[in-house]
Amino acid sequence: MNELANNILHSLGFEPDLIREILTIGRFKKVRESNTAVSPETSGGEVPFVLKGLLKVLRSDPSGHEVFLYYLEKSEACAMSLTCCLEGKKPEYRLVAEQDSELWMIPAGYLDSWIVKYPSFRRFIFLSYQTRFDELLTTIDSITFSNMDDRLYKYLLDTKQATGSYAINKTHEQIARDLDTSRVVISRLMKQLEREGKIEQSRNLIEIL
DNA sequence: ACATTAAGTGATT
DNA sequence: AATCACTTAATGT
Repeated sequence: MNELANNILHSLGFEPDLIREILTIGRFKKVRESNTAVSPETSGGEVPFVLKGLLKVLRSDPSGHEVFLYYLEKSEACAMSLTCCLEGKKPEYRLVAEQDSELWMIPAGYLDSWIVKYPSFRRFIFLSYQTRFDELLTTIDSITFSNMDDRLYKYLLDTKQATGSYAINKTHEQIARDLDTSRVVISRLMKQLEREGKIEQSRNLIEIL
């Protein structure tokens, strides 16, 4: 049995019976930094729950374009997979590890019964949606109104929030991929943010001020 | 010293 | 905002 999973599930206030079920039914999965945990190609059917580390959720469209949606932190479950998996659809997102991470993969088939049986689980699921909803809305806004400068700054702030650090170790190239734009565009906007005194940057490093 | 990778910039669409 | 072409700067071998 997984000690770490056990501790986290307890800290969420889950019922002992529920914890026992989750632990016996789920499986452990380790993901190294920059590797993909879930992609549209994977069979799906499992909801990832983060035990350790930090991952990012990217929306994938059929033509292979990907857009960053939000970060997934410790003791969070992926809201995207909840919607996908409940209807037995293939995942339409990609889950990539930002840092070495550990996951507990839960077969989607059990969620229905747990939501009915366990109030704490029901609350957890609703909360997962709730915490993502506003964030997702602002993300959608910034994408549809295509203000790349706002989008970039939001991305930087999200990253600061998720990592708990003002220093971001990313190249313009990597950021461009997350926002589905070109490196040149990011470089220009970064220069602008620097001139506005919002950030400072050197090679492979961005500091939020 | 040389090659490679990251970032800056003007011009064009 | 995207692309091209080129420059400059930082890093690795």
